[in-house]
Amino acid sequence: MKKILEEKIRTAIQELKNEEIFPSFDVPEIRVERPKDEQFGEYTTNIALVLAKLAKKDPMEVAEAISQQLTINSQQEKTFEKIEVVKPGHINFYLSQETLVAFVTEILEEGQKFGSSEKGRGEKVNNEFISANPTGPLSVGNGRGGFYADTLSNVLRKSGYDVTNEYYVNDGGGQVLKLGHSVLNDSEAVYGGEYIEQLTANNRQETVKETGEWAATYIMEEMIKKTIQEKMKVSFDKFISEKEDIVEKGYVDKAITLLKEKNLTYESEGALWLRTTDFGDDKDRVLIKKDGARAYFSGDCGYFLHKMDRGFTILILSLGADHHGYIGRLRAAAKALGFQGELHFIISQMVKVVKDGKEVRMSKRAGNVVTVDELIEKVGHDVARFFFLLYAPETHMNFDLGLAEERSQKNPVFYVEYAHARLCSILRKAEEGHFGEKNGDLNLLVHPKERELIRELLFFPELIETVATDFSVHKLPQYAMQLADKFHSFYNDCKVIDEEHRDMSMARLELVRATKIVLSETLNLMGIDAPEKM
RNA sequence: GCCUCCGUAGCUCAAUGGAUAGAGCUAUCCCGUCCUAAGGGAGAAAUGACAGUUCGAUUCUGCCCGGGGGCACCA
Repeated sequence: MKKILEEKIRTAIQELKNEEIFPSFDVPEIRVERPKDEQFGEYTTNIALVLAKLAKKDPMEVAEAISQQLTINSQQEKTFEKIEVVKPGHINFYLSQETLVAFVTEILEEGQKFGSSEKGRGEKVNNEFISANPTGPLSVGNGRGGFYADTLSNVLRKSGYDVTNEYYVNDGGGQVLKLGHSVLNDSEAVYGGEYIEQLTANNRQETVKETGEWAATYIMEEMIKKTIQEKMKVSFDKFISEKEDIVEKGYVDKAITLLKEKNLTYESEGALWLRTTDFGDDKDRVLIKKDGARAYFSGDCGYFLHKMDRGFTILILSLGADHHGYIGRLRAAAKALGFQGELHFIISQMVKVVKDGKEVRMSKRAGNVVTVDELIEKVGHDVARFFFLLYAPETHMNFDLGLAEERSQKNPVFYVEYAHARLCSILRKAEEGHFGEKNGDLNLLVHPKERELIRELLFFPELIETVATDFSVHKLPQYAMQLADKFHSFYNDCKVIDEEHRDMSMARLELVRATKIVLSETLNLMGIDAPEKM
């Protein structure tokens, strides 16, 4: 709808230009959006304000001209109830009953596919996230990034992208040795905590390296993967091992050779450097250390090559804010290696965990870390997920662990889930009362609350489009709350099942079905349960 | 010191340069013969400070103030 409108406006402006009402200039980007207040209709545009500036005319005059042209152009259709020009120069569109009702029909016909699109055209997306080192349990910070990225993948898939969820296991470097030392509890131990003690107790390896590798495997398989699959309910398509898939398969060597061939490296102080500054990084980076060992960064280069070899044209990387400084070198590496596609970073700011009025420092090294498991055990999967999805990644979250449990009963997720349970309950009742035998007449849906609910439903495809474009996953739970709100309000004012008014009941049941489709799909995308009963 | 993110209601957070800055929690008030009151409705409450750009700034720029996170031949 939004796109159709934008096209209509473009045409109208073009026609006005031809009639020389406007002087000749390039038509700027036309943006149709959802007004902040319902009284302003379903859609609004500020194009007249923008044009007025360029044409040096009164915005209201411009708005009127466009509005009239639009009215003339759409006389034959019944798309709009009215097109209105308001104050500074906003043009507001009010959809007709026919249009709204047509959307409900569309939802009912398309079912769970409503909102899907071919936007991505099957383009291959590699979404890499979490990728925490196999040296300890996942922290709440990993949880935040993980839920967010996982949900993004769901939305991208719905939008026609071919998405691979990937976890990069850093099992090839020095941290495995550090882990070994820690388990052996020698003078070079760095990691601590209960899990390390348990590993120490069960260790049968002898050398540091063997111990480290054994421990890393154990942590990855028994701790991290279980947390991801069972607790977080995130599914990865691939776990890429730095050691086995990148180093041992020769990708690091290949990357270094390629970079050397491109003349992007140099030797200095006994080390091999990559000129990342040529690609916007603030300093050059070491590929091979003076002791001859490859630097961690060279693994990243090999990994990029690996992703490129597999044909991904869109790479998404989720990082915690503590890795913010890596973006420069990663971008540089991708460019240096000749990656031509899109490279996106999602940086989630730290989650500050407060417990008993004091901040809990999140440090894996100290072992004093609030884990995802701990959090999910306390508040439940759905609450944890919803809570993390609700906020934009750049916000510095405050999470009060003490309040989390109390708060869980009042969490907005229950508000949304309850709406779904109510929808199901109505449908169950309808079956008992035999209301489902024929289709309801949607034209009966003229109550303001019905209209508001339909209005909310029709924004869903645009929401998906927006999220798939700018990765603003947090708009999903915001939308879910909004939709639940509209439904609860409708429920309160409009009795659905009413023996006295069977026609009305059947019409409203159609709306209930449509709402259920959209709400459950929204919850699905977020990975949150849509309960039939509560 | 340099880079980066954030300062919005009592609390946790929204708002591609536009209309009266929105929610949830908390506090106050109202709604129970009726499809689940885990609900609905009403009111109260906020853009850190100062300049600048603009017809218009929470949003862009600059400078302060306050807080988080980075600045390794560690991973």
